[in-house]
Amino acid sequence: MLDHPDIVAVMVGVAVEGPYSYRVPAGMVVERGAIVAVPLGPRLVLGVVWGPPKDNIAHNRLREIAHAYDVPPLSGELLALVEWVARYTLAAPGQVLRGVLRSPEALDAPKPVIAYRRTGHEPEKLTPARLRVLDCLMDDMAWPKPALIGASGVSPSVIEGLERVGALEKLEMAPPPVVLPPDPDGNPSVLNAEQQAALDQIRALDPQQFGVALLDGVTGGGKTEVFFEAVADTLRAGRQALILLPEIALTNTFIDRFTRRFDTRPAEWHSDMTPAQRAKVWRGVLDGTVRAVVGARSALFLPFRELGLMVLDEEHDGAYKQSDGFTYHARDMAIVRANLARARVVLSSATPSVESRNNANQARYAHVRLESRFAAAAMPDVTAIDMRTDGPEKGEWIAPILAREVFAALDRGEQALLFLNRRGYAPLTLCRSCGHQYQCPNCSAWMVEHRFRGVLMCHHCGHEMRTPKSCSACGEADSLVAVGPGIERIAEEAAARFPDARRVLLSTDMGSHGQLRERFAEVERGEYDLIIGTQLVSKGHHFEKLSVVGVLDADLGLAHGDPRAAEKTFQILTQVAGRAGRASRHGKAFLQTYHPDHPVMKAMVSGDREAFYAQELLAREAGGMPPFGRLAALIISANEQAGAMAYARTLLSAAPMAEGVRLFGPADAPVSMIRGRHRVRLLAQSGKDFDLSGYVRFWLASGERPKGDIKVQIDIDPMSFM
DNA sequence: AGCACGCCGACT
DNA sequence: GTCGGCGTGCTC
Repeated sequence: MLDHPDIVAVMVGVAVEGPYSYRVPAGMVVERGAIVAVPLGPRLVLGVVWGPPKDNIAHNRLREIAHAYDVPPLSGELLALVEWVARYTLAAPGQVLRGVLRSPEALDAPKPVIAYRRTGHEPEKLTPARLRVLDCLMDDMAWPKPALIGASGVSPSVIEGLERVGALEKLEMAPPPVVLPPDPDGNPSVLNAEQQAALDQIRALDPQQFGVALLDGVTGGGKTEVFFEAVADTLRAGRQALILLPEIALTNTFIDRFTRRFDTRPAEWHSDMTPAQRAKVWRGVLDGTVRAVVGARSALFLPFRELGLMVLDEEHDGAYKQSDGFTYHARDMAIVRANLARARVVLSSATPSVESRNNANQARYAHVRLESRFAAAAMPDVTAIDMRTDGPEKGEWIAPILAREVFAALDRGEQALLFLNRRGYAPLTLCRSCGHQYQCPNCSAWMVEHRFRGVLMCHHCGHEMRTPKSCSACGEADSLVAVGPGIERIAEEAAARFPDARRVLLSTDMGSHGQLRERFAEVERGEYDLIIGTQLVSKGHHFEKLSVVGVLDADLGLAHGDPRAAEKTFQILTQVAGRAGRASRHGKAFLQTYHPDHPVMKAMVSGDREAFYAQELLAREAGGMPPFGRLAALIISANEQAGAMAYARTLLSAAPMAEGVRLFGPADAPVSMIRGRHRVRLLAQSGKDFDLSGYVRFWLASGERPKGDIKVQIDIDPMSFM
């Protein structure tokens, strides 16, 4: 009876609060983790057998499991992860499970490959096309149909004709694995002494136990080579490895490096894969034929059964915290998964998050440092340009000091980069005549001019309008002025100042994924002298000839009253400055700032990152901010501001008393309206050892449920206060 | 997530 | 008098 229970709990891939009970039909055997199809209301849904039934539902309401798929069961570790993530993020476990069952196609038997072989029978009619096909098959080997068509240059009907007359025999072959197993001994890099020491430190973690290493080393210090060897160790030990990257860093360059090291391409997992590719990788991960995956955030939920190592490259990157139906931080959840799977984690970054640095300081993580730059290049010299005294002429954005340095670099035949983390031409457009300012009708945000495309655009909801010729408020012609710079305006100024330089503008809205990829390849080949770009250029690219970097507005991002503003600014400035002087060149970086005395700027100029982390940790501790405290944001949205505010007040008054919890708000969220929805924010803050998720769950359950158009969105560990 | 049920405005 | 708008709630 225990071995073959006739009723089991099944978690369905639907946003319900817990598993439902189903009858196991006679003759079906299912175990915990088995993937099944069950009837739910009028339709069939995917689900996973969770264990013995939890509730005691009336026998006559039970329905039968419709189908058990012929695939290995999900690991207990993955089921536990689903429950943990659901608990922590306040998502329904069924919704988190949906993130696991991402590829329903993967559950069906893989399609066999149709192949053909000669039978020996010669056809009576031998046309030239038939002859070409038979020539290909002279060796009596079976050829897959597409390969045969390609090699002989005939249409499928010729092959089918040959089959009909008995000259060819059709075979169904098992499909080839989606990727070949990576070879841990393929082409190991020769590690320098420091890299070897770093690897030894990672190897000192017990591979059979949970453990985290923070691989903390400057850009270009050779972190990738080190964690590749940790991946190789994992593969040799017969366990699977996952390398997570921020989506934008998932470039061909990285895939190529993996391919070179392991003699075969890695399995990939990211948003622009076809369902068929997805299915092959998902299935391979589950049945163990795929041993290593390089993927974006959501790869965290792939059905590994033998996970031994996770690497998070650029672990500080904000892109790891996003919503895929529910909001989670992939770095934090990776650590949870590793703990459940008794696996190791390598967090890699040149600018670790304050959280990870704190964990390393507290010896919860092994702190593995790579101080010197690979190939003897040093971190660039960083200079702050005080915009109050050394700023550019009115109407210009490039300070004279920076312009001189760019000229000098171009003269030496090197590359220069002008960086501004703001898309478009100008962030604000107003009428000189009546003062009208163009604002998005749906959001509390200015319309940003994109001169290249001839539109004004809202960066929050995507609302667009043609850039008007005359003011839409007072009708005055040619009265609109652009206020402030966006990257397109910098490109315009650069064209005027450096007319002979081969220039390229890199911004997400300047082309498709593929076009941008091509631009980056051209830059790497040295086809441009002057690169003008947004955040896009700060990640994962190696520009060998780049020696001068200018950050046009280093203060951007400091203003928002965001608890992570200083950290984020420090990280992006370090990443951008680190683009300079990667090979043997000595690089220079210039920060245009109105606050040269700000701790972030001082840390950048002195190159003393330790001072920055020390100071930031002190400030966080003083404010009870993460990692010394916990935060949860409740964003209440409604069509009317008053409705959102009224509900927020009701909710606040229903908040249970708890020692050590402080509540703030309600207040308008920093972007108080997005897509026509007004947003109000409540904030809960607690000590770090308090179950804040549990508190918020209890709070919401005891409060009045939101009615009508009111929505409550929970963000545990918010990364920004948007 | 779907899909049905149910209670208020413009039509043959 | 009905068709249908999508708000609310349920699915073992």
